[in-house]
Amino acid sequence: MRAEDYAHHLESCGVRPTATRLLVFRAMAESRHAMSLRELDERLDSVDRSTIFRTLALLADAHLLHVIEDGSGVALYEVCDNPGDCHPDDQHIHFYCRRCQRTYCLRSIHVPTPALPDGFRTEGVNFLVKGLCPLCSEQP
Amino acid sequence: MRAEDYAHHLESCGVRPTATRLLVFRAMAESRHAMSLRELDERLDSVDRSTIFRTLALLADAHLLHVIEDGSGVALYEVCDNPGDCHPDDQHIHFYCRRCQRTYCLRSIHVPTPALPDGFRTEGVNFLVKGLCPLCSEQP
DNA sequence: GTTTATGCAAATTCTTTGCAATACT
DNA sequence: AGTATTGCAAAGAATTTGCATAAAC
Repeated sequence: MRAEDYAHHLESCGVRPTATRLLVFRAMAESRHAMSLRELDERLDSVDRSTIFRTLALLADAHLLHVIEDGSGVALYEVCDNPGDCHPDDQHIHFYCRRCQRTYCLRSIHVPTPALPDGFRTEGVNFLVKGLCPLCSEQP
Repeated sequence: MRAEDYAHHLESCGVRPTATRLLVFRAMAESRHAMSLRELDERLDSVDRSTIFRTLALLADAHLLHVIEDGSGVALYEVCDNPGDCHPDDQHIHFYCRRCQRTYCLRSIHVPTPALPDGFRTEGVNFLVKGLCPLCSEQP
């Protein structure tokens, strides 16, 4: 995606594309993995952490990002593949390795959509598998 | 389950059944929903919060409890239906209502077990669905 | 000029640990 | 005695908010 396209992308979801927001969203979009607030803050020297925090909340509300939890207690953020239309089916599973504490995006495995009892309305899903990753399960 | 049975239950998983641990486990077992550390602490006046914290970690390690995350940032604990043998298939889905911020245990819906790429070893799963619960989706 | 965003600093909340005292074997 | 457990207090880490300044419209 080209630089100016990011601006249109945000606008199409009702978010004003300020310079700061474009920086944040671009960093997210160009990252190949889900990022925490801390990680994003370390990468973006020019933006304050609280601003990044508020920006992430805003982008998540606008369905441009979704939030995942890897079991370590910190929230991770990731750009939606289908922004504004974030079906459970479009989301993939995440794997958290308890040894190296890395979170893997298993993009090839989609989250199944369970049928819920009457009255429950699904807006998002978070499917996390925990265990040992290939690298760590080799080691003793 | 009768009182003395709790003791045997802990022992069978290699946990010494102290008075404190029985109090904690019993409170968990008798609760109909998953509880946070804070909630447990408020209910158990006689036990210090740090002790509860360590006890929960111990019980979780012994596969007597499992930890779930509801997206609110705090960990919830819940007794395993099949202690010591907590297969993904045995676990159910949780539903977090963004309006009333309650976490529902949907015990009737089991977590599907996805086939992971080679090398990944599954030890646990956490499948959370977010949205609006029946009570909150009625209100405007 | 009014509204919206941002930076800075600090408050809040939850988790986690050190250490001394207690209980258990 | 010696190990394991608990309470108290405090440290650590992450999230969240208040408010003044700066930017956008």
